[in-house]
Amino acid sequence: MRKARQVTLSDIAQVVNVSKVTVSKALRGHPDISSETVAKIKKVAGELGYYPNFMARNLSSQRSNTIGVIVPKIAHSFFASIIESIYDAAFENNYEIILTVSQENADRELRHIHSLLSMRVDGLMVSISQQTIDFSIFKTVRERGIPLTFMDRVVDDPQFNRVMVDDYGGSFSAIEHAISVGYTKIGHVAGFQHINIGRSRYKGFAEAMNKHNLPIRPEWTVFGGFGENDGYLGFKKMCSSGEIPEFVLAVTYPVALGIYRAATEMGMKIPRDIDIICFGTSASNRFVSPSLTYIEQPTVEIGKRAFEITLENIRKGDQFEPKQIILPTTLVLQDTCRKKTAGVRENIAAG
Amino acid sequence: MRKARQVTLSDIAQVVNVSKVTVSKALRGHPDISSETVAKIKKVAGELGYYPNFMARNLSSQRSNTIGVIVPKIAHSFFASIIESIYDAAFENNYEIILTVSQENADRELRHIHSLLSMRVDGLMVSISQQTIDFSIFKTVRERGIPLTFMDRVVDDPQFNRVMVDDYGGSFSAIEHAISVGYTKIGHVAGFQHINIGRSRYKGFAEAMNKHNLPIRPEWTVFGGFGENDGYLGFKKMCSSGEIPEFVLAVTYPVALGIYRAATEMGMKIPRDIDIICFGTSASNRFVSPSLTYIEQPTVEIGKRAFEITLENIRKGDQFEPKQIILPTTLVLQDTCRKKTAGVRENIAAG
DNA sequence: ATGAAAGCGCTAACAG
DNA sequence: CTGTTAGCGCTTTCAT
Repeated sequence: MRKARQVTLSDIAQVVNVSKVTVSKALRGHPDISSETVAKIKKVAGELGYYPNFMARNLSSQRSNTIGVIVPKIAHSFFASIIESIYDAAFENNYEIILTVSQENADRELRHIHSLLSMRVDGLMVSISQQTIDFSIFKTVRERGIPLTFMDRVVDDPQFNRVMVDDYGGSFSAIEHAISVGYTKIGHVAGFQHINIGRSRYKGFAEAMNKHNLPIRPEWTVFGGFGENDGYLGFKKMCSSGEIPEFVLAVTYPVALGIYRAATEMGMKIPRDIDIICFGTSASNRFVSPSLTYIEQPTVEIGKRAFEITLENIRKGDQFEPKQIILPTTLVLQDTCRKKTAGVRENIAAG
Repeated sequence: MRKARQVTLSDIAQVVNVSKVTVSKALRGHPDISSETVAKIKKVAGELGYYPNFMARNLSSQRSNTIGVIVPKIAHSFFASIIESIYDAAFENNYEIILTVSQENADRELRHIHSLLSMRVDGLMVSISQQTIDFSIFKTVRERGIPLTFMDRVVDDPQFNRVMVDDYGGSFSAIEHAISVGYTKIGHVAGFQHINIGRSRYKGFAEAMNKHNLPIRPEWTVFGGFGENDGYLGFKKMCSSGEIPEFVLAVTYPVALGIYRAATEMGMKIPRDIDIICFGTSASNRFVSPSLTYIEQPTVEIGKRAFEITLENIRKGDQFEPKQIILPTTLVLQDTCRKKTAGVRENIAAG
């Protein structure tokens, strides 16, 4: 099976006996060409199995009709769902998406940015890795005039387009809910503080605690990454301090699963010994036992809005003003944190 | 922020006062150029913020160093995991991946193939959608000499590269396990029979049943898609027949979750009223109650092997002989299907 | 309505 | 070691 030479515009032109310019125009629906000619050309193009060469087309037209996307992970329903939503939006708008995955690794993220710039994508949509500390590349991207939209995990600078969720409010209401249920010994398996979601979620937690005059105990506040293992390690560390809280807020769904694993390993029952709420969910949460009460993040909306903003930015170019969007979150009650259970026995013993 | 003109080879050439060819060679590490010149050029390139233009490079070199990937879904841990594995392999080999998602839709799949061919990808890796019936485009791709590797969901033709798992064996041993545990009333929420995985899994089920002289009851064998809702509908349909089986084999993990949902809705308890095994799993399975005993598919291996084969095919071109790989599956025992529970009470009543 | 000329940014082949 | 010449396949003026 020898790699056949590509069919080009000229091949078609030769057969139809017109110039390649005519063919190019005809195939793109340019109004110049007579419908007869167009029909003839299309017919031949079909017979020959012609595919326009994306590279050549973009090189000469100086645009790619392509948007580059960088996410930290995909085997995680939060991102998977955002990505599906981006693909849907792109498909409708006849845009191509080039998806890259940083695997929470800053080097890899940087390398992907370089590739995408090389490909001359028309725009970039990114959710930064949990390791990313140096944001200078993003400034460079902006200086080059390439539209850039951050999603969820953003760079702290309103000059960029950003689509976020109300992390602060989500945390705050989750903690208030836990308090309303009767908990006072409250901890937080938190995210890195150099990432906005880690920061805002912590802040919501802290301010809700303050408002209700509850102490924020350092042993009950552990900081780390956003994956399952981080939750596992974080909760173990928290427990190693001796006394454990009655309730923890988990910074992500995978972190909550890690806490489940750690708790199970230590012979603790949820919510009997430790109760939980987390950010985000997954398709199987309803069958998880106990299913997690969670702060819902509008993933489809994030992807859709981020795409729209990026597209608008591409189209308007210089005229475009950076946009900030903060989408609301909702607390979805499931099995955990329905009423105070953890710590109840101790209190009885004590009282 | 005006879109700055790109920095090109010529710009660098002008500054360093050499020809653009020299610059091109220097930047690609071609041995021709003196190390002094190389150093000078690299320095200037850095200062100017030069990025090679992928389009131009590929257009002139006639290769893209890019592999196109098409999967039916990504918000599903089976595919998400395969994809991560492909990205890892590609990253190591300095290849770019262009990922597209068909959303189980054949039209969309076809359109993606066209885009990918337009982009002149060096190779293609695909897992077909559950709707795909017309395989002619894949033959076209082959005829054009573009390396193509199917993953998991394949076209029934050994002329293509294919990386599959032992679906037949997986089903067979799952059914034998269920029988060994004591079940005789066995059903299958099966996949479409025009897709290889649906077929092979059904076949393994059927032959295991035959071997043990158990009847395959049509009411207990429902066919459909591979998503959660398909499981939900399939199981409801199965139950509408009146008598229900003691045990079902679910064709995928999402289908099993759909069965959980349907069962819960109908007031049935798992495994007390209906016991289950399924193909595949997810990160949260260990916390699902009861956690599903499942047939493990080596997703990382699928992605890795498929990438390697595609790469080898690209490199060898004509010399390459199509490869078939069937990876083994393992039955992983969890909470479901440990001992006969479903149907037990009836038997007691009857006996 | 059609086409000739020029060029997108780069690499390959060959010459000096 | 360095540079010249050509051309990848397409689109974009600008003539005709």
